[in-house]
Amino acid sequence: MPELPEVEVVRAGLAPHLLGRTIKQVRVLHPRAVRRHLLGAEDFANALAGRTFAEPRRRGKYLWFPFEQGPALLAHLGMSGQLLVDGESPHARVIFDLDDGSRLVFADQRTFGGMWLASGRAPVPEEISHIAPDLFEIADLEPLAARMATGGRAVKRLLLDQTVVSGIGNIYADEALWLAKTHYLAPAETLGQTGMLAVLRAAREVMAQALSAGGTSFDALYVNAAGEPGYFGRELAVYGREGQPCRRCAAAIVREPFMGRSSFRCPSCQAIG
DNA sequence: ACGCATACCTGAGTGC
DNA sequence: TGCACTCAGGTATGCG
Repeated sequence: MPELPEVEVVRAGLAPHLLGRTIKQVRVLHPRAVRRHLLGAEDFANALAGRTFAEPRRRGKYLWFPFEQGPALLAHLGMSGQLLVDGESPHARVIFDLDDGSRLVFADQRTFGGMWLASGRAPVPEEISHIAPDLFEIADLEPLAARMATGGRAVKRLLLDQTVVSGIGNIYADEALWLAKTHYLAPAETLGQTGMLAVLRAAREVMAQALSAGGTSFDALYVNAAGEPGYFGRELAVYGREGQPCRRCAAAIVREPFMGRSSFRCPSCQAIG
């Protein structure tokens, strides 16, 4: 389940391989992988042949690949997507044959991810204009914290809402809330700008640590462009640790259903209210 | 505007 | 051993 740090590791790993490389041929092995390209797999493949890669970019969990000419290639890894240089995978969905003989492989076991072509050459493609800037793009978090600290929505719902702030998924949301000693159900307005700012700073800190460690390998599906798993130097505090002791106070971590998934928290450090 | 549910997907894990 | 079932979750969509 790649979130912002893992996607950034992929982007940074691909950049030196792709910059200046020209696509010779595109092979779509699984049409579902390009379902968001409404003109179809054949158009997708034909439109990309002959294009030369510029610097890959990212916002939140979305990647896009601008070219020297024409609209950018958009990509989302979904739950299990991988972008591999010269990789082998039983779940290869799209293969890009490049002019130096190497291959870019989009593999995706669960096929929640996908690739498609942007409609224009806007700096940030229109297709992802609804995605908010992420915590690595925003220099000053205070205005965002002020905007978020209103209304009665649960703070975790806001963190996961990619139109509010992007890049945070279930794992880093729980890790950030633990670091900020905040209950995931706390209504936004009860945190105040100060409390919300603390949560955002915690999220940025946790993700920055993960990024510097090369991403979190919470399961075998996440690998970088060379096919290597991530390594999270700082161990996870709460995610997946139901029943195990809180690293601050030793209380047993609890797991609770929220938004159709699991939330993990320390019942003592992150009490309600 | 918000909250909630559902669809999409497959491999791993669990229980019988 | 095998079968049925549950779980994992990011995004888009639709309903109340």
